[in-house]
Amino acid sequence: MDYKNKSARNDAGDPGTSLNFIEQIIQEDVRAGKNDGRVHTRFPPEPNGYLHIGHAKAICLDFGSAEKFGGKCNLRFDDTNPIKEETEYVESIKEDIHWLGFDWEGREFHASDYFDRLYDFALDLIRRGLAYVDDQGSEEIAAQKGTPTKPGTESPYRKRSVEENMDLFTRMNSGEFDEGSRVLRAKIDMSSPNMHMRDPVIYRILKRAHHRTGNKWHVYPMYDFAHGQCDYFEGVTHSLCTLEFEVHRPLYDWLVDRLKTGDYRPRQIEFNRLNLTYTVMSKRKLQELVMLKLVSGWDDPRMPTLSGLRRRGYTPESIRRFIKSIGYTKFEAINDVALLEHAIRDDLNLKVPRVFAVLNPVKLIITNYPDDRLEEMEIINNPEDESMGSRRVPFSRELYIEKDDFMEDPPKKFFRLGPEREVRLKGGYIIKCTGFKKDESTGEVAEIYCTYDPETKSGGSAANRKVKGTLHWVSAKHALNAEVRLYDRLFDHPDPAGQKNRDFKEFLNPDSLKILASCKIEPSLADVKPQDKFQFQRVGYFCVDKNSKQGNIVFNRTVPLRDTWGKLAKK
RNA sequence: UGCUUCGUGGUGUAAUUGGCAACACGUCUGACUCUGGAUCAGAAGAGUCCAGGUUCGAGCCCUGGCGAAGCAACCA
Repeated sequence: MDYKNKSARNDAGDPGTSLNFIEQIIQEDVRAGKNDGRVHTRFPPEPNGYLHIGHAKAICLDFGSAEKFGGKCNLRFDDTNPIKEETEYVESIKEDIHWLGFDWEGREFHASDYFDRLYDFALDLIRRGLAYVDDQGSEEIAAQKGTPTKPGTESPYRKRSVEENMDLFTRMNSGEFDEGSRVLRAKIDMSSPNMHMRDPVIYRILKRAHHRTGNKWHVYPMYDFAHGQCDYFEGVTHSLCTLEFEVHRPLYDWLVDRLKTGDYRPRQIEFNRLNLTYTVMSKRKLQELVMLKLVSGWDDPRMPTLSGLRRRGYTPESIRRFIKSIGYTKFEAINDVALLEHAIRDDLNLKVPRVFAVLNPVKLIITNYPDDRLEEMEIINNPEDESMGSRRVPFSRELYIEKDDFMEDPPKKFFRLGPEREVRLKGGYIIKCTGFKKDESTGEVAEIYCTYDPETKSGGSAANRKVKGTLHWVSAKHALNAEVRLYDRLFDHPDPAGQKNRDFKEFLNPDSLKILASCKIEPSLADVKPQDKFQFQRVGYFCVDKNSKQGNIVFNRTVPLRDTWGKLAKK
């Protein structure tokens, strides 16, 4: 296409001001004065499930491009199939869009708002000899449709009179006929190379209550017969959708052309869907995970749903930034989750306070520290942001540190605690390990003994002495107990859904969730509330779970910190 | 053996009228550090699916191949 080279420069280094290929098209349309230079988009979810990060990509484009050109974006529920749709989903979808940071300014519509006008348009097509009632079943119609490589054959009902078609279609809607017994078809071209133009079904009989129109209708329009027309009714100028609708576009145009009266005409443009490594995105597959209880629900923190990501601790800013960074093209890409993880680390790094939490505790006893002494160490909340201030953390003779931070026989590159080694306790003293005790039955290290150097207190006279490592800690006497859920990628294959002859569930990561029931966290965390976010110093970013309660605190790991030691240790 | 669309470092995106293929993530060094985080400095990594052609010059234009995806719901 020629628009690629025509307009605004796309500066990869500055995605904030650059225009993707769709926005370039919009810009050209505006400059050419099409549709009076208006820009009006829409986000058209079907209310049959929860929004996922793929929808976020569409939302950012629909609302984002409208905003860029001073236009509007409608929210339109594509509710033409009463079998699959429910009010419950309408509410969750609206919540998720708002959470992401977008607003439709009251322009909430439903395809079902237009059922009367759509029906009238169908009658109009019949009158014009452009639609007919077909009495055949779905199998016969499918057989006559041909295949992508073979043309179809015309239905025996194709030449019905206008009067008969009017009569039949009206009676279809009055409930006289059974579901599946008749459909209304557009009369286009059974030998078209485009399957969608071979007399597509535009209305079917469905004797179901619709979540908004109740039992008013017995016929419901198909997607193809609703979408473009709804765009037209709403004054939408640019109807953005994913690549698989490319072949629908001629039908979209055919219908709009027969509906429109003036120069105004909506235009469909397609972009690539979001794919993420180690993730499945299709609604069907996500639903399967939920139904089979392979995850705890639609908002399981491992799910790519917006509710799942939210519960996991992702911020709307991080998701928007991620989406901005991957761009919109016509290439079916598979994006590295590492980029998503980078986006959330980058965001949280600046925003979130650091705290001490020991996930796998082992007791550390400072043998030369008085048993009855208590100090309060002043600890900076976020070295990236002075305005976040500091807090006091109790320090005493018995502490907990991470099991992983001690090795009986440490290798050279291990910069932490081992016999005779020195480390700094972050915000406290430099300590030296003098011994340890093992649990006789398990053989695991049960207690570690050390001495501290009183001169080395943070900010003190000998505080500048360098040691190799710095450990986080909590005071045993003052620590709170917490449950910490360590989430990892749900799948251990980069493309679980794309393996021929293999079911995606074969690639589930058995270690995608590890629950640590007795973690020790610093006492300042006593009153945390769901959605509170922290960096557990040296460990990762964590978010308070929605079911967390005072006295029964639950954290979800959003993402671990980058860990060069972890990589080294694996080698 | 149809129609539509797409092929640029490992991944994704960019490259103005045809002008030294750039940016981000990831990877690897090093510096700094009271987080093995962050930050900073640097490196490796593609010659743009292939073959021709036009041109002083092609990722971009032309021709021909090859490969991949979507399309045969009364789903959206």
